[in-house]
Amino acid sequence: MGDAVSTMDFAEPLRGEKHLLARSGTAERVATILRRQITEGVFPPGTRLSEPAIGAALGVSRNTLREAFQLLAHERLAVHELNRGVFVRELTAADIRDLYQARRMIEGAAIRQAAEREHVDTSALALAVADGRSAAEAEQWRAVGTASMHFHQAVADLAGSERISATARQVLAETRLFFVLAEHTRAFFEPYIKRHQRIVSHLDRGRFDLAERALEAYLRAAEKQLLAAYERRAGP
Amino acid sequence: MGDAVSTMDFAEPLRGEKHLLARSGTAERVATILRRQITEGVFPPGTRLSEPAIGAALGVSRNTLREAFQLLAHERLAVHELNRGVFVRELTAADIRDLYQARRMIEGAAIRQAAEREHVDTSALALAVADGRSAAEAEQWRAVGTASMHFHQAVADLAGSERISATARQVLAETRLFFVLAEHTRAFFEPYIKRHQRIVSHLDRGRFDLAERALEAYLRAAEKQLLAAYERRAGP
DNA sequence: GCATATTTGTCCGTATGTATA
DNA sequence: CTATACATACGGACAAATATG
Repeated sequence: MGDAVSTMDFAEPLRGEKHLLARSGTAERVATILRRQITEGVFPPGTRLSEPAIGAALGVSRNTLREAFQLLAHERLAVHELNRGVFVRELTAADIRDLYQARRMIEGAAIRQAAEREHVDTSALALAVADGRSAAEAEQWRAVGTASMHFHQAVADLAGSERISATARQVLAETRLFFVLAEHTRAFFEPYIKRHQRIVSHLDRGRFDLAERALEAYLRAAEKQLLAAYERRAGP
Repeated sequence: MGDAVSTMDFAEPLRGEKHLLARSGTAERVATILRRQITEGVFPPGTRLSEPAIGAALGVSRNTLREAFQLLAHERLAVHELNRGVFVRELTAADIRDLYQARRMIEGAAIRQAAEREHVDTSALALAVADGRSAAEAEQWRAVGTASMHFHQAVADLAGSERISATARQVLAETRLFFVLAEHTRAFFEPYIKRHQRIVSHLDRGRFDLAERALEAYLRAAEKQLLAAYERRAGP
């Protein structure tokens, strides 16, 4: 299991850190690497993230590594068990339901909040949709998933609240844990892109009620599909 | 600045104690102490939490201390500036507005969620109200504030979502930063207790619409009052 | 069930880079 | 500009907890 670690690649451009959480450079960089390994399924759920092994593979000290682990634990991508170590989060069906309920509440509330303003900027939404579409053309399914995350982040951002955006970021990061379950096929992703477009179009026409309803239906469908995939994998 | 640290009191020994239920490590215990110092105003906003000073005062190493700082930073009670250190969060009027908007969205959504269930358990709410009332009798204003936090946490818990509860916990912890601004008088707290009661009574009667409206009005009033106190303190 | 090896939790010393008086 | 203080990061150490044979 150590060889998975050794294939890590350090030259990773860190994504745009907009939020004020200026973290210590190395720990954050290590966390970014591990985050990716986790969401790509290199470290499957339940895997222990060993301090000696990963520390050696990445060439960082245990102190720094532990800081990185703490970041992942806060994002709920990992769980910390005292005197036992840090493990990649294991997901349950209840987690899926809870996650999607939280998303319906947050994103729904964001749209309702947006409805109370006169002008709403949907450019971030449109950008995410465009990204998703071109990624689908290129059959880059992982990029499609990322674009979808950006779409939902943009929805939450409509609330205009830094804290709601931060919460959404947290919940969406957790959603990435389920990407391993997703079938990476056109048939799987195509419907979602269409639903994205429809929501944006509702918003552009000022029909926030329709947008909210479409979003809720969308999230319920996604939850159902993910639960099915989960049952299929985990077995009865 | 340093003398504030020296006044810390060690109600519980940090080391050498083997609690069976001590699920948390030293870092968490340190964070608990600092959290209290911050919310009680011992460390005013903007204060730098110096690693050497606090580490020496509490008798923990910098490694452990840094982990504790990270916890506080994640709770937004402190901010971490790269290569500069950790500071007690400084609040702006915009922060107050953002915080209360987030609370309106989250707690409002929680009530709406509760409305979709047939039976809603309001015992936690009632308990918090009772606690607040008896604390007010005893003129323990800080305890009144704590009871109020419990009340709002219980409201968020109505959503029945672990993640929404966690988000609320985070936001409410941040709200404690404003406790320093509150006038610790009966006139200040009494109206809130009455509002709490009214919300519970709406919920018990199944009038979720009224409860949600009352909650929103409550939060807007609190925001307004806090903004006024902030302006008074910070000056123009 | 026990002895051993591994791993975590915590502390210390130190070198380097960064910010500030 | 220099000096100082501090944060960042590393490596080593040891006890306690856990896992292994």
